[in-house]
Order: sequence, then C-alpha cells, then structure tokens
Amino acid sequence: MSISINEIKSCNTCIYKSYLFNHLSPEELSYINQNKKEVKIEKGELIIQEGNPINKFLYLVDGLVKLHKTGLDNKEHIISIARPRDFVGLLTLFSGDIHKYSMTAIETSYLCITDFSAIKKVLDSNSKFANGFLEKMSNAANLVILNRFEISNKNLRGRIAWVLLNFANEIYQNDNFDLPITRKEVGQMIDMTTENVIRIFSEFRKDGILEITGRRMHIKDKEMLRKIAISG
Amino acid sequence: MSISINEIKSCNTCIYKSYLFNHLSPEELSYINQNKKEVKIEKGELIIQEGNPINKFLYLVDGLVKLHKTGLDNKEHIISIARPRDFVGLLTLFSGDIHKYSMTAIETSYLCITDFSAIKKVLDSNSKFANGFLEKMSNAANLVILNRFEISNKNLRGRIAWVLLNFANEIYQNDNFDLPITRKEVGQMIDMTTENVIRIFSEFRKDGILEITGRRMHIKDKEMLRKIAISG
DNA sequence: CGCGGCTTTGATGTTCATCAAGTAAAGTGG
DNA sequence: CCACTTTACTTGATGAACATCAAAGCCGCG
Repeated sequence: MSISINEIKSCNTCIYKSYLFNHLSPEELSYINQNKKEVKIEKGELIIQEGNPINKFLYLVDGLVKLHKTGLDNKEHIISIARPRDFVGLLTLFSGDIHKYSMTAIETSYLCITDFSAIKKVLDSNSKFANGFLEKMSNAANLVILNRFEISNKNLRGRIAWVLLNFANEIYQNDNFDLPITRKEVGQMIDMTTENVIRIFSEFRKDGILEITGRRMHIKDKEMLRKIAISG
Repeated sequence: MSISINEIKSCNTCIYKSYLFNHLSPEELSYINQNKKEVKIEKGELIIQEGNPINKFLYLVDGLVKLHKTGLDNKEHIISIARPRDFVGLLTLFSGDIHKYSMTAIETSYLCITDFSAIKKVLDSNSKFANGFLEKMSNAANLVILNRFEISNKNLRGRIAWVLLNFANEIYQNDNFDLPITRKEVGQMIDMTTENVIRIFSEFRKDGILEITGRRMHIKDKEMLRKIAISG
C-alpha cells in the first residue's frame, strides 16, 4: 500500500485516480496540473495552520492526516482523520477564505497539491465536476456528523471500543495495527482525558480483548469490542 | 416576519428569493417550479422520517425545523435547527438516496417543496447553480461541526448559556423570545438530561441572569451569559 | 546525561445522570 | 365542559462516572 515518492510523480497513479477527475477535458486537466506538485510529509509535520488563507487544494494519496482545532479551553481537539483518496479538509473549503482547521500528518503522507483557484475555475465551468464535489462533500459531512453523534452517546469504554474498531475496520482493514496517534490524541478525538484512555486500554487488556505493545494493537475479541461499542 | 400561506403563493417572495436561483435561466426555473408546492406545517408535525427515500427538496420560507435522529440508546437527539431561507437537510442530501435525519417543525412553518430530481437535473447542467450549492453546503457543514465542537467542550452551565445566546442572537435577534422547544428537547440538543436543563434554568433565574415564564425567556444579563458560555 | 513529552497507576473530588415524587399544563373522550 | 390521561415541568437525594491531581517510570533527542 505504501507509495514511494517516485511512483506518484506520474499523474496516472495520483490525481487521475480520483473518479472526480474523469469528468475533466484534457485541457481542464492540464490547466489544473500546471502548478501541481507532489510532496512527502513526515509524520508529525504540520501541513496547514488553522486561520491561514486557503489557496491550495490537497489530495491525500497515501498516509493519514488529522484535522484539528484549538478549543476555547485552549486544548487541541481532533475533528476527523483524512484517509488516502480524501480531499483533505474539503468540507469547509468553500466556506470563507481561511482554513477552519489545522492539518497535521499522523503518518508519513504523500499529498498532491494544486492551486485552489484553478480547481475553482474549472468548477465554475464544469457542472459534472461540481456535482461530483457535491456528492463528496455530502458523504464527508455525513461521516463527520455521524461519528461525533455516535461518540457523544457512549461512555468511555464504548468510545475506546469505537475508536479501536474504527482503526481496525475503516482505516487499516486489519485487527493488528500500529496506533498512529498518541494516547493523548485518542483522547482529543473522543473527548476524554489521556489518563482515562490509558485506563480503558489497560482494562481491555486485562479482559483479554486487546493485546498492547506500545503503539501496537492486536484486537483479540472483536465481537466483545463490538458489544461494548454498541451498549456503551 | 410571519408569512401567510397566501403571500408565499407567489414565487417572488419564495424560491426566487434565494440568491442561488438567480443563476437559473427562465426555462430552468419553470422546469423546477413545475411541481412546486407551498405548504404550511403545524408546530410539532413530522415532515420527513429518517430512513425514507429522498425525493423532495425543501426550502424553509418561514418557521423553524429541527433535524433529529434516534441514537443507539433509542433516545432522540437533535442535530441542528433549520432557519428561514435554509435548504432543510441539504448537508446529506447528496449522500445516498435515503434521509439520514428526521425533520419536524418546531414552529408553524412554511415550506416550498420541489422535486429533488428536477433540482438534480438542473444541477447537472448548470455549473453556477452547482457552485452555489457547494458554498451553501460548506457553510452548513462548518456551522454544524462548529456547534457540536463548542457544545462538547462545555459544562452544563456553559451549554445552557450557549443555547440561550444562540436563540437570542442567531434565531430571534431578540433577548425576549419564546423557547420553541421543550426542556427535554433542549437536552437532546446539547447532550444533557431534562432535569439538569431545568436545574440550570432555575440557577440562572436565581442568579438574576434570566427571567422565565413558562416558555418565555428574557435574558437580563447577557454579558454574564457570554462569560459563562466561554468559561464553561 | 538531562530534559521534556509520553505512558502508567492510584487516590481524591466534582460533575452529572439517575431515581423518586410531586405540581402544573395540555390534550382526549364521554 | 368536566373527568381523565398524558406530557411537561420542577426539586431534592443519591450514587456512578469521570476529571483532576500526584507520583513515578520510560523513551527519544539534543
């Protein structure tokens, strides 16, 4: 799954891959690609700072990027995690001209970066392209809202179970994975303190649901995890 | 502000009013308006049931509509409240073909209802129209996410202060207003129990911040409310 | 090698949900 | 229109869930 910086130099494995760009004429495509560049972002690197002007359009080729924001309490909170093939931060890209969230790579990531003004220009004249965006945005909105909705209705055990299932099922498609974020960040994702994140991890370990070796997670009893996520 | 059913029979005071529809040609407009109808919905009436197929497009001319959803705990939760000039439920309209949320009038409401398929057809060919939607959706997403974000970082007093300020500033533009929802529904909006909603209301009354007469709310110390909303 | 951030566990206290019990208001059928 | 039923509203008491505080080990990094 991991892609080298050389591979993505070819547009065939990058931007073309998104079905959205199938609607573009060769001219439109070359126009957008004029100032396109592919970059490798190291784990932990800040990509976009909340409050900065929007002028780039980011497509996540590979890796993981967290969208986060500082609350009134001055604490960081994670809004969502962008996955490969996501347009990072798409949801609020058309609302005002500054970024609503910060974006930081939580795994080494490969991004395809184009001028947002170029995207906008093509959107203005190509309705098929714009309609694809409508769908993408709607799906993204649905996902974010649903996630926040589900998390807020669960107790701590339920939230941890939910987040583990999310990583295993949605992100890694594997019951063995390296948690890409710290315990603290898990807490920032699902509204709980670092201490309690750790405590519940330990509980799950003692209950035989989970094997933990540092960041390495191995889900041993997925059915139980599912039950906890639903009932909790 | 309240609009009679007769007034909205004229499109000039209804759908045309949205700047989005300025981008339409006369033909497109008449196509969309073919099956258009204006309806009056009584307070408390269910407009859309979560899970039903999407085939109508709703524009809220006047009134208030809550978007809500049943959680895994079998309790109702309010996602957001649509205000006049909103396209009700727009955010998830392009994600799948069934409604993700129920919609219920919380005040007597006047809706302009068109065929969603007609809207979709015009969107497919008119990129200006589609781009207007992108902006609308982005704003809506931003608002919902920001609201949930702010609420989840506040204690009970902060949440009640927030919801009161929201009604006063955003919805009624008045420090005197009739709360359109029950105490229970307030709780469903901001994740707290009915008892605690009432308790905090009482506290604010005793503190001289609020005057309460049944549903009638009168904010007496807005500055204090603001402080509580921020610090809480 | 020392410093800061991450991780872990335990003890303590606060916040909030739950339970209980009663009043008020609003809708319903005879 | 009145008795009846249901739903909304309110207050207090109790306990559970969770945040906070404290202390210590660990790891990576300059």
